[in-house]
Amino acid sequence: MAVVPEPTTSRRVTALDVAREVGVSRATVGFVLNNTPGQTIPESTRERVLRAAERLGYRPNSAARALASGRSRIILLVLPDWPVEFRMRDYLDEASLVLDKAGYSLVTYTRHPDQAARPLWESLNPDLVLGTLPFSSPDVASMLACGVREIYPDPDRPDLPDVSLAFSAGPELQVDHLHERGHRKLVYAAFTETRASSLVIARHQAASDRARLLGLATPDLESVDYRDDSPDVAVRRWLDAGITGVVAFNDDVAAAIASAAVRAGLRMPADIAVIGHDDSPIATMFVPALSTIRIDTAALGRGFADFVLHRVDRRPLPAPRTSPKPTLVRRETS
Amino acid sequence: MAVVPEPTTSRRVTALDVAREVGVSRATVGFVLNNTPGQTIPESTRERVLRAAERLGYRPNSAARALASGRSRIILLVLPDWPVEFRMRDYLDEASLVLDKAGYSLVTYTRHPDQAARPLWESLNPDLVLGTLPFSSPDVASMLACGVREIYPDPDRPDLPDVSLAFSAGPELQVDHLHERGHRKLVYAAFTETRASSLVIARHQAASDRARLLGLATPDLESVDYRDDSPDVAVRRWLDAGITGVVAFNDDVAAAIASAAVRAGLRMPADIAVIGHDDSPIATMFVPALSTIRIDTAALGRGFADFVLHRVDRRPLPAPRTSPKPTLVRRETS
DNA sequence: CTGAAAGCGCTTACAG
DNA sequence: CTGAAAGCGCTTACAG
Repeated sequence: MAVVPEPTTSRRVTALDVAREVGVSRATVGFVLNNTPGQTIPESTRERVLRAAERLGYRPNSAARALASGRSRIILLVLPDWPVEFRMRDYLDEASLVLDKAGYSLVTYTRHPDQAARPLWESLNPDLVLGTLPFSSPDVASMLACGVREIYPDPDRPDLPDVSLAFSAGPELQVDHLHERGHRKLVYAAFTETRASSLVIARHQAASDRARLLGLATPDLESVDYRDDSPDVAVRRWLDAGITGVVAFNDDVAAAIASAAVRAGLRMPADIAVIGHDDSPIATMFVPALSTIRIDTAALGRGFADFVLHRVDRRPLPAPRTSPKPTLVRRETS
Repeated sequence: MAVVPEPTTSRRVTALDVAREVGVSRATVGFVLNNTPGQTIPESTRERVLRAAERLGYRPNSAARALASGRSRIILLVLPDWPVEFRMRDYLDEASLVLDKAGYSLVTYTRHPDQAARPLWESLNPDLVLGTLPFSSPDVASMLACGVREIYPDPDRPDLPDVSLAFSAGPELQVDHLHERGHRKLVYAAFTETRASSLVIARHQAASDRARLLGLATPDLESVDYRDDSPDVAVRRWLDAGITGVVAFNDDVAAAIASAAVRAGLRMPADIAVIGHDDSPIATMFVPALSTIRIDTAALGRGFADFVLHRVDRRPLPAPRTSPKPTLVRRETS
């Protein structure tokens, strides 16, 4: 267990303290602690430095390190304004872990809705800023002025791979399942507030491609708002149009649709089938329980971290990884 | 709109650049940009500095500032591992805004479940770390070693006010409402994973105090897990014990209970009444729609920010603020 | 009213 | 193999 060093003098332990303790120079301490390549430190010295640092409870001052090296080793992920995926937590946990091993810290951040507060990249000096949507040009200018050297998505390099949760296997599985259950006319449903998000667009696209492959009509992207009667209106309209299968962007959307179906006295899946995405708590709590897709968020998080390390450390991207396979969780609405 | 300065040389603009542009010293630039008290800068100089900084797109290097001043102006809020309140977003948005005006940035952070990654306070050097639960002593030691000067909750100062979302008016309103509807035996329900959290304990306490005041028996704190049949078991047991009113920690818990009630063929509120807390989306989507409590999270967020500024800047705490009043949203389960 | 200068704690060529 | 030294871009007493 860590012992608080010298509780009387609250001065922080610096590399100089460690150097003096061991009897080497400040630079040598830095070399062993940072594993600086190209330096050949005798094993005994290395050992003594490591032990002294441990004993004194030395923690490098990250501000000093950032100032001297020009790199903060902070990765900033800007999250969208709307409620984020239920599974995002696992995803970020896993990504943090991989990045941490490489010496980077992942900070997530949701901007104030009316952008009133200064953006976090001004006070954090991150090496890389990632967003789920392209940044506005004032934002990009602000990042550049703050010394951010890597921005993603990069307006100048639209070719970069997408590393969000927008992988296509989930939507494909949703469509496959409804098709298999005999549904021929489908619709893709999202919430109004998120319908323009890249994630919704990407998933709808994947579902559409799959439908076409199966010889079905392209499912329209329709948006509803759970706070008004738009789900009820939509369900009625869909039934009139002969649509019997609803591919929902996530479980919350599925719940809003299923909710309207219950209120309309419809039976699921006999009258209408609904399938969500993410396997979040609401899917099991809802009555009837919602069919959904479970995805391997941890694997996706690792993929995200690999991408980040590629950008900041020029590490090679791991071989075209086989996307983790999502699994169908069939419950009562399909 | 910001103009990216000198796109050819990617060197960042520094205070020295601004000083040279205006023809003053580097120190003067700092004085006007920081509004340093005790310095009397002629209005004309001030104007010129401000304009030059704007024109050149100057952003102070936060690492250099932190190193020189010994303060990072970063506030780190450590969030619990379990899914956080739906309303937390508004709360944090508002708090960020207030803190930003005072020159501080709020960073939120959820630790990796198995604490495998280095904690974020090591790379951020925050001035203040706040948690929703007391920190372990290794954590506290680590923060101290990293130069964190303020920690909350503070093991040495247990007298400090609670600034979390644990204010008592919500639970009181829940109890009042069920009492008014004729329920005499109540239970307090939470999810198993969060039952030990300070927020659950505080809200249960508030509900208990209120029940006692009304002459009711103290509601037990019972925990359920939506992933198994524990809600079904609990509901049956409660009915056998003559309990007809369920005070749920939040709307998710309320949904899990209501879900079990529907499966058991019970009618709400005739057989059993359930009231949630937070007015989250699930409360309106669930069938039947859940009664709940709506709280003024923005006001709470401001209170949080005031508390933070009291700690880091020694600002006086605003007068004992009258807690914002929560409102009852009665729907179909009570 | 303003500037010269020391110092924050690191990293990183560069010399030995 | 190791150390002396410059420098990162600020803040902050201190002198004028």
